[in-house]
Amino acid sequence: MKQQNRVVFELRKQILNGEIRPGQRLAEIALAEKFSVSRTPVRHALTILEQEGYLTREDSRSYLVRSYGVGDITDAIEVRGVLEGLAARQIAEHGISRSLARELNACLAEGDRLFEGGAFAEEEQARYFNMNERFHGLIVEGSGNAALQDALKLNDKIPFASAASIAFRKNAFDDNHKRSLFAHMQHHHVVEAIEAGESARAEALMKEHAQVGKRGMNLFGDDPATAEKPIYPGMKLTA
Amino acid sequence: MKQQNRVVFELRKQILNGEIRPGQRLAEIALAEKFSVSRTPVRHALTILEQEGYLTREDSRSYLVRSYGVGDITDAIEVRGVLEGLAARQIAEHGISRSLARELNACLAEGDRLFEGGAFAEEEQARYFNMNERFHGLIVEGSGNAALQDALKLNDKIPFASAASIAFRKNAFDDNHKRSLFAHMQHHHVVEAIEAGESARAEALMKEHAQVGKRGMNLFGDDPATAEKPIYPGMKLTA
DNA sequence: TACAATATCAATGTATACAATTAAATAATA
DNA sequence: TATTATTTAATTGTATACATTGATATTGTA
Repeated sequence: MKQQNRVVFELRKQILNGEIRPGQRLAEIALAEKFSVSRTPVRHALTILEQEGYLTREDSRSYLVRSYGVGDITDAIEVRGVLEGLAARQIAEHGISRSLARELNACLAEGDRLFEGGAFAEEEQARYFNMNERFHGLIVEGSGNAALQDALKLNDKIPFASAASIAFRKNAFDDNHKRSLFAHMQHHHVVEAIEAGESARAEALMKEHAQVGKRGMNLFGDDPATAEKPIYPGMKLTA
Repeated sequence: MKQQNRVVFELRKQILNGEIRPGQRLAEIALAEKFSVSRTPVRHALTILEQEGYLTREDSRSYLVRSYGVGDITDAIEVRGVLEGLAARQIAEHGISRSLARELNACLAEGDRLFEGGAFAEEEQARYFNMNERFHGLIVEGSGNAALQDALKLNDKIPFASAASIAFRKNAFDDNHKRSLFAHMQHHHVVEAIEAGESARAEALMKEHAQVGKRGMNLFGDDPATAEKPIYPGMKLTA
């Protein structure tokens, strides 16, 4: 793999892990030594991560790791909601294609099969995870709205806000199954509305569907102190 | 100014102007010679413009200028609509601050004064343009939603989709005045809803407000053939 | 001591040489 | 002639030297 891509991935990972802390200053030379590359691929990585929103530059000199609070994540989920809602609406408005309908229903059928049994084993979780990602991808791409896709791609860069990272948390084991089932039922209703051409309903349902992401992380914990506590990407959200 | 910034601006301008055509391939060396700089700032500019959505790379080698159709622009306006709608809703939900209320009402008052007279002269158009930009900026920043701001910043990069470029078209002179007045009244209603804490209404009004952007460009022309004709950024939209 | 000017240092910006990769063109064979 | 190998050219990826700029430290003076 090209060095510059490796540095981008590695840096992004370390920021998400919290190995590199929010507010920390990133200097080219130090990073170059750290990754055993020249400054060139490092510079490339820094410009990209700035565009992606991971980094900011105060004084147009030296990059800083941007810090997220809990509010930033719920905000990102709201953004995801309105965007995916728009996607669902536009599909309904333009009329769903036969192939898209087929693929969406395939997702629903696979989910139905998964939920025939009881609680999820490891492998079933993975299957559901993939199906969920495919479902959301189909909606977003199916809208044919490039600006929407760009905006969501950017939003997904924000930790914990993507549909993927929402599907499951490591903890809250059995709760995951109930929540997934509920989310899957929402999928059914969304497709139903889209196929019926009920665009406003499709938008509202899809918008609401994003809210399960908030429940996915324990942001509604009993301790109100955690509500505004700054979090580091990668830090355990469930106490 | 730093070379790399100059190249970014210049390239973006030329793409918008249509001097550089959609689909065209951009090679580093050629651009470096064109702008009389080395490949380094050119590479920097290319990575940024790719992130901004101006360029794509098919084979992970060589950049292509992305082409927009009319549909892409109306889609971007829809995106702007749901995002600014969300911003208005969140301000209403969190409760508007006194300072934000003051600044928004200042915009409204300035608009009121402008519309006391008749049609706009050159200077009044500029004043309205600035006020409109300020108004939208206040809503978006006032939401305090960083993800939303990021998404909109990206969306604004798309030609003709930003609030600024929507305010006026060079042609359709007197029509501009009527449309601006209508838009200004919408501003009033949005602020009214926000101050009343009517979040759902604020969202709906702000979302609808974006639709004036579609009317701003003659996309609803009588000629249906233009509806799907590919356009080049910078090409005259009003026949 | 306090302040200002200068000098030193460190970091980023730029240019360029070299390496690696991919596309193109030519040659060779069936 | 068509198709495959091989070579050539062109383009991007990487490293590094040099230039420039902003920050820090030091020195000189009031």
